[in-house]
Amino acid sequence: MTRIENSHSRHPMKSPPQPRKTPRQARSQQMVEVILEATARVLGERGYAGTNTNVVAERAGVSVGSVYQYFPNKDSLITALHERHATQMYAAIDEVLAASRARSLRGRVQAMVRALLAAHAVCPELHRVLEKEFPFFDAPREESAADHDIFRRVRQLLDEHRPELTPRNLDLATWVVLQIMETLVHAAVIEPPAQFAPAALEASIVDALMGYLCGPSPSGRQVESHA
Amino acid sequence: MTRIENSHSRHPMKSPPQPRKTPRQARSQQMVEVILEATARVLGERGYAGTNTNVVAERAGVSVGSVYQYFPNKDSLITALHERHATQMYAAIDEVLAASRARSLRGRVQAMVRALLAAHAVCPELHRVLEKEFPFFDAPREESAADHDIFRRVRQLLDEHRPELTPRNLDLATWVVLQIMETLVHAAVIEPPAQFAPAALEASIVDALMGYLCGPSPSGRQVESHA
Amino acid sequence: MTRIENSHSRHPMKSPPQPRKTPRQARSQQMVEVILEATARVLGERGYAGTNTNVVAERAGVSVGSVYQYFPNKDSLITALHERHATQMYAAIDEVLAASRARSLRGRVQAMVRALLAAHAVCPELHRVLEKEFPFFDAPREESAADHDIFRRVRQLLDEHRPELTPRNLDLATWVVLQIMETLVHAAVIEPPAQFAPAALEASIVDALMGYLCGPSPSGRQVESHA
Amino acid sequence: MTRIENSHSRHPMKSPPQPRKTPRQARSQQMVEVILEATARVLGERGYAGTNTNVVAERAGVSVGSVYQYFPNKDSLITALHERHATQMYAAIDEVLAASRARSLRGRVQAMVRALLAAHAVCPELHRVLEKEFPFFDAPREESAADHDIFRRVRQLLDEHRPELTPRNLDLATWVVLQIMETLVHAAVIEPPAQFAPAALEASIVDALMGYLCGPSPSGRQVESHA
DNA sequence: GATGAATGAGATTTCATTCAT
DNA sequence: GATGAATGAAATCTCATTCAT
Repeated sequence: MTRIENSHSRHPMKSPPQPRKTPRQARSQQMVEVILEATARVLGERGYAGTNTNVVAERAGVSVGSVYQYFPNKDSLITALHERHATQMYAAIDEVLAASRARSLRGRVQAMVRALLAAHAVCPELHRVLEKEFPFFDAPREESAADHDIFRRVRQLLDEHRPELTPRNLDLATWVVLQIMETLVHAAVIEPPAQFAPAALEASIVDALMGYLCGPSPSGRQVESHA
Repeated sequence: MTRIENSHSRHPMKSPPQPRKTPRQARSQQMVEVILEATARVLGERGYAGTNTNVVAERAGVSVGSVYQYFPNKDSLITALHERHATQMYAAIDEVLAASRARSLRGRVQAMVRALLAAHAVCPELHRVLEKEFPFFDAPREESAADHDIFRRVRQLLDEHRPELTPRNLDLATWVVLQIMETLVHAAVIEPPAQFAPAALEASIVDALMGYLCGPSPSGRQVESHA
Repeated sequence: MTRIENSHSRHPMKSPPQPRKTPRQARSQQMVEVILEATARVLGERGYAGTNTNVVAERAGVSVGSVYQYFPNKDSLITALHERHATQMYAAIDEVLAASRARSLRGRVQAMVRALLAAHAVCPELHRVLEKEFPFFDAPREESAADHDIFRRVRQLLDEHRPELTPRNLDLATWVVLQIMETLVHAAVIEPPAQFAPAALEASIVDALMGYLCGPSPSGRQVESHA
Repeated sequence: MTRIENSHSRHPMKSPPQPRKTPRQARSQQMVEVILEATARVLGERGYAGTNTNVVAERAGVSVGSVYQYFPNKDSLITALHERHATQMYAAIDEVLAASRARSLRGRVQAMVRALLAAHAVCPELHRVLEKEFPFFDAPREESAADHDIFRRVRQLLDEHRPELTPRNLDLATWVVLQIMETLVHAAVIEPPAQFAPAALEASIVDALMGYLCGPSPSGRQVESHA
């Protein structure tokens, strides 16, 4: 996890059972963190096109060489950032859902939306870039571990409330829920139409999700459509 | 003089004594069209990072100079493409909504979703890039005329069906509807989870929209929530 | 003179003895004038590096093609401008020297300096570029007819006052006088050290010229130097 | 860190335990020097218009990137070259004036002129371009530190010989002297009218300067003239 | 003759990546 | 491991010139 792609880590057997945190590991970890933080800032401020490894290194107070010590190339920086973000979001979602096990579906959905809004409010610029300009270039796509975790966790939530739900296909429903939640949260934070109050936006997101999950069922269930 | 604007000139030289005028206009118009078409193809095949003015020019069978005769810089190509896309989508939405005036809200929403899915199915690669990698850098954001047209048109649809709707704030509702529709249509076309049938995806999109628009919505009114 | 390098002028025998000024010739002449005027303005405002034929054409309210109708290439524009300037300066010098035939050498020199200062005061920016950035690139140099005229005229002035002069070699003296006069006039007009009054600058130029022409003679005459 | 400044590092690694420091500095310094030298050669051979960063880099045996590592853009190369030239001229002037303190004004002026002629004789082509084609575009003008040094040094010379001088305003006189000396030296080296012997040219320059400085000057005082 | 759209060689500049120290 | 100077392929953009209308 410290090194992103190709790892060279070889401990020069000094002290046998390192006391606190293995100095080397720790420094590496910290370096990665610093670089990622700088990437986030630069990306947030200048967009993908305006981001380059030299600037990132400078911002991180580190040499370009060091960036390449931990990241094989420029795109891996962004991939790592995305992964980190997804991991954080997963943590937030998991925590909130675990803590609200006793509440209603609406209550839990709302808690989740609120947590995500809060998490994204920190540096909206970055998330805008991260979500909208995520490099499709050559990236294998869709193999983010954290993304899968999120999927599983939300899918589990739906499972726990299956009786209340209109949609029958829970995989599909999870996918729809995640798409809606993600867009609306980002849109609410990033391009918040000035005239809408934050609370109104949050409520709308919850309404949209609940409307889909528990709405009337004229079609949705049967896979066939009626043109 | 014909820079960047794109109007679909259709003067199939019927009447012989044509008012002698458009020859210049037409040439320019056509050049813009050719360049934009090439940009679309290249963008679809190589992504934003892989697209450059030389390739676009080559693809268009035109010299780089000509590209710069009509577009001040690389980004303006993409902006123009985005605008063209929005214009086309507006046309599609407007047509379908006008033609379905007699139908139910669900029927009209479904028609709209179907039209958009069809329009995006043409070259999904391009739309993937266009919607996801759209470069914001420093763009003024949100000043697309066609985007506003779309907003107005959908807002009008909601107006026409106001009695059936749960949301009270129609501006907010229009915004939510557009966000949901856009993401789901794109996601359905671009990263269609293999296991879901197209018809099921379409139905889900309609369900999501209708769920939001006509759902029970116990929160919709009161802006405050019960955390 | 109408066309700078390669002339195509062929009168399509319409009216035999054209009444006033031969319309064609006149139009050409005027075109050349307009283009040269535009070149002067652009050159003055943007310097040599910032000047290009397209801008010149636009400024002249003429098409690029027309520029190339009268000037074989970009540099010829500047050469022509230089020649025009030299011609004007020759005219000014000649007039003033002819009119002051009765006066003292100092009087005539002063009249000449004053005339040149006045002529250059019109658009100093242009002259700065014209004199300082004159394209040496490939220009044959030193074959300006007007420059030779000026040389001859000043040489004649010195001839007329030979008895009063310290320098023996009048060709050399003419060369020195022209160099000094040119630099100081330009410097006075272009980079006038704010603290010096125009009149003081004029006086200094005259003093410098007269000092050289009528100064003491410890060396100047004998070509050998005493290191 | 070593960008553009040029100081003539002469640490011929004598002492072994060198304070370990300059290695980097020295490399940079040397690179700047190499690039500037190449620029000078190219400029001298091909003129401003014919000079481009690729050629400069190639000539310097360095990559274009390296040129841009030390110079922000093409023009800065020329500006730096100009500055270097001015610095060298200042050094030459200062040395000669210091060494001739005991001599007469004429002797010192002559020494100065001779030194400048010698300095410019090295590569006249370069100086031609440097002085005549120096790009002003938008340059702040007149802010060369070395130019100011030269002014001060010559002004001091005049101060030291004040009693012998005709001009009263020594700032103005310094300005005039520098203008005359500069033009004539350049002209003598660059466009030396074939018929004039170098010695005659040198003598004429000295005569011109001395004529101005010690001439009779019936006007010098009264600013108003008698047109 | 006049026009100006089109051309494309070439100039400027950037930036991911390497590698000697 | 860390550094950052050096690299140079490649991208963006300019502009003198041509030529069909």
